[in-house]
Amino acid sequence: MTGITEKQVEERVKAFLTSCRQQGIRVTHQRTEILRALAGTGEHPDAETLYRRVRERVPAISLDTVYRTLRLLEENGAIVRMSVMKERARFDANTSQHHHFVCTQCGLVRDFYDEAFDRLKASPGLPEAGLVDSVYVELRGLCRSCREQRRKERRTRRS
Amino acid sequence: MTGITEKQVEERVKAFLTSCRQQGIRVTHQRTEILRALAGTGEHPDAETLYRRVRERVPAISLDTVYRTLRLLEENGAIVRMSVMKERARFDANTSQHHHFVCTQCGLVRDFYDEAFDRLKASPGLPEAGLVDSVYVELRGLCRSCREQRRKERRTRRS
DNA sequence: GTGCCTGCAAACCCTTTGCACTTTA
DNA sequence: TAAAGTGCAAAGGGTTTGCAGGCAC
Repeated sequence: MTGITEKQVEERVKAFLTSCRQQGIRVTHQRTEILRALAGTGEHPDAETLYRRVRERVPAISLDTVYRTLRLLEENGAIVRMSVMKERARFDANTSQHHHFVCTQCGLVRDFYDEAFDRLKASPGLPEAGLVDSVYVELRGLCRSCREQRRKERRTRRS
Repeated sequence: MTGITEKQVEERVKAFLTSCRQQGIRVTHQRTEILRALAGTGEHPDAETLYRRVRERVPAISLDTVYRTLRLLEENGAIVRMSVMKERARFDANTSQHHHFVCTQCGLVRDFYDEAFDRLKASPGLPEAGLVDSVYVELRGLCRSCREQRRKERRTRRS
């Protein structure tokens, strides 16, 4: 159902363990099992769900270890967090169909309209998971001022 | 800068007030000002930011009224919340470029790949807000099981 | 005047943190 | 064995809620 084979899971786990050892991060039973649980599912679980699942294999694990490990894995690039907007809720009075440019540095959000994007209803890569009602496109990058700032920093560091 | 005129703001405010009265929801100073503050900006603020801004006009307003009003406005369709994923953080061990189908009912998320989507770097509708690094497409709709359930409900209600 | 709405404060939930103990390397 | 990682419990930060008084209708 998820399309992930046992072998792929083990590959991901092994890759992470290798990258840990390279960075001097210790490999623990807990970390291995948390990654294994996440790599083995396609359902994008939250910390609590993972916790319950990992506890079957590591009964003494605590929820905060799951949180800590998820952060570690994220910082290591071994996993990704869904939605760039990890902060508090943000609101938009523009209720018409539109898309966003999001600055990954400062969180700036800019609305834009694009009828071609609106029409992207179907995708050959999408298995028939359900009926698509709407399309939301998020273009991610650096806004002008963050780009400018980064340029300055590079210049400073170089000198 | 935001491209929203004073007139458009007042139109949105008026439309909301009308819809409130139609539904028997009371129009208060606080609600009007919160909507006006949100409708007048393109920066997708959070509750706290709106609170600070509205307090300039309504000094005695409280933060919880802002939260309550935002929920009311959202339920009324007068505003939208950024990111469908309003719940807790969810993680994905799939770090390669991919997109999501998201069920707006149950929150199911299904990965899919689409190289055409990956390449949607530019949009004629996007003002030069910044440089785009990556594209994320979210197809929103009802997953199969939610669609099935809704069909059943309709059948029941009709009989 | 009636009932919804507000402000206040306390509760709530998810997530993070401080500390002493355990484990990895 | 030294340092990093864990479990526990308590704190944090954003958001929600119960209640008494206030305001729209």
